[in-house]
Amino acid sequence: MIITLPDGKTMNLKAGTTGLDVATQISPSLAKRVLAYALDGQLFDLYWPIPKDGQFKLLTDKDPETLMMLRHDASHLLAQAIIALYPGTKFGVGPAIDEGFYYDMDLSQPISEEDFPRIETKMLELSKQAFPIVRKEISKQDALTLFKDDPYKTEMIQALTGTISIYTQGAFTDLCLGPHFINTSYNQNFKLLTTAGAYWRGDSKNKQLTRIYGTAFFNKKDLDAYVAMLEERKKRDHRKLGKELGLFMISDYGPGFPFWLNKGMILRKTLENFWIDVHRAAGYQLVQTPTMLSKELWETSGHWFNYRDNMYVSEVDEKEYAIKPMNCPGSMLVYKNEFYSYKDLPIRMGELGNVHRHEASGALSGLFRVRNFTQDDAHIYCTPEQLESEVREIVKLFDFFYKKVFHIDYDVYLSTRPENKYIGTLETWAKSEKALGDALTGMGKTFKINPGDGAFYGPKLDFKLKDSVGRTWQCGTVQLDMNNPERFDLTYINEKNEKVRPVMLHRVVYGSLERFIGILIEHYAGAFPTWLAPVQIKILPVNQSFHLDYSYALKKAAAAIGLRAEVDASNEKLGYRIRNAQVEKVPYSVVIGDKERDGQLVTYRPYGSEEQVTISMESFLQKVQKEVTDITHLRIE
RNA sequence: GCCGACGUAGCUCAAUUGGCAGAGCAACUGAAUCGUAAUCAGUAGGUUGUAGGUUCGAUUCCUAUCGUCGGCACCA
Repeated sequence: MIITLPDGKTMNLKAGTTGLDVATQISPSLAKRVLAYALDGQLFDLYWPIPKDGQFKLLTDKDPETLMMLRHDASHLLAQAIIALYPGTKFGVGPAIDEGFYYDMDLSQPISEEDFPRIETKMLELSKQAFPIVRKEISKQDALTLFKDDPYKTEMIQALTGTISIYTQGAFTDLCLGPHFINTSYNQNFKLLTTAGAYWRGDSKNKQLTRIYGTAFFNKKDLDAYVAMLEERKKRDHRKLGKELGLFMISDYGPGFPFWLNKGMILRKTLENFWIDVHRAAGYQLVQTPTMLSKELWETSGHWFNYRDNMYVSEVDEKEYAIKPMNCPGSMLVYKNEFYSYKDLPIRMGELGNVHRHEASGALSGLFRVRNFTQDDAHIYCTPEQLESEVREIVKLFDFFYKKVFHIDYDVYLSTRPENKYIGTLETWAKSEKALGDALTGMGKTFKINPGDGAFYGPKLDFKLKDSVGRTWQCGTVQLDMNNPERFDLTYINEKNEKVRPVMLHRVVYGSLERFIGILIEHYAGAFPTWLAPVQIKILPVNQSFHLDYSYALKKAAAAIGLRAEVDASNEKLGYRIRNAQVEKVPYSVVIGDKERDGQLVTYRPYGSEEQVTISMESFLQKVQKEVTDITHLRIE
């Protein structure tokens, strides 16, 4: 394949061609940054810093790097359009991100999303002019002169050493490492999405810049598919569905304090009861600790000093109390209520613990971020030798819930010791991190590392669930705690009759019931599997007088085996009631007419289907019951 | 908390330049008794989030406040 290099020379490139090959054929300065890029069978060239090993990779539009590069180009294109439309604007940073790109800027005049069409038109116009994107390396001094009017770029340059690369396209020049395509023409399928405020350098002490989010793809089809997915996410929004399906509400009298409505309560209690059954079977004891405890306890746990601003406090009889933001101090008081020998360990102590945290007003969001929620918490006290196997048991439990019950895939992250703020010795940290990692590897699981992201008191594993519309949610977490056993002086007696400290683990599966239900609503788009559906069977008598008795008999028979059925005998046509049952996303709509009444039959129609099946009442009820118990009777093997 | 947008009937949304606050669905009443996604007619429903201000007149303009949404920061 022949490519044209930026200096006008051509070069034949074959699969397997390396950067070194390129370097030997062209001028060394240029060779540092040449790469062939194949798109739809056509070859384009672009700049790319030579990797250390000298190996170049021939990229195609299927490679994620290429899409990121296109989006990075798109952010420059946005900046180029902005500088043309709003001269005097100063620029922060503008990277490509997972689903698109953004650019942070200090705009010379305020803009809103209403200005997007105008900006997009300008971007397209600039794109079509195919401005060459030219890389140049300049000295720090020259860079400071070049960007002297832009305080943000100046600040970034001051932190750099050595030569500095800049990219120019038309009237816009950016401080940038690259890489980029050779000209602006590749960006024809982009869309600006939203504006937002973002602190300069991500620090809330700094000024807030205007961030414009957008996305870009190689073709219109992909862009349209992405926009369609955004629509789908909006349709699945748990706040919208929660209202429509009558699951929960949030009142202005209590921002962040969800109210559970009858149907939401059925869903929630179903999840809780299942959780309790599975945990009891897995050797957990269950406790419930008080919502409010005295200030001294929170001083002992350290919350009073570290977390005070987020706690709800109260004074009673001149004594200060705090509402629990976490369950662990309560759990440890329960542990201390008894005297343990090594033979008693591990103690697995579960609690569906309702906690209150005063989250910042701007952080609240539906059920995803609330101020009052229930953690499906458990604390495990074990010997150091038991640590790894206990972690493995927990991961087994997570697998059971996520994969077997909810069919949701996940990624695991191991968060390691923070750089500066940590307690304990390096040796203990290394051992603990290894135990967590080994437990995963021992189960054939891969994980990514989040360096320095552990809590000050210990490393942790985070489980991020991937929902059906491509978003990820952190739910499960296993945290090793090297702090609290010390603070609360937890002990057990070991084989040598010595008083020693147990290892303590915190873990949650659902994370918070509230958030998990929010995730489930969106994951299932409100159409819950039968075992979770608040109403499982909607019974529709064709005639509201002749068929009522049999309809109620069916409801009674369903209730007798624990199924949730409702009769819709409202004075409406069947089609109307069928529609309502579908809108309510009830798993089974059952029509009862003469045929069914006379033959002790039911004609059912599963949710989302137009299929009609007529079977005996008995086999229908058995079928639905089996569907429910197939899940609710599941236990970890 | 910060930046920006928004707040009208139970729900979804209209209301021209500042000039009588409206529709669909839901609810209620009546008729129709109907076999798989909306039967017809009627009735009722509002201190336009709240509190001030400007104005002859405010859903509309201004200020404050509460809340919601998109982000940011936060999530020990």
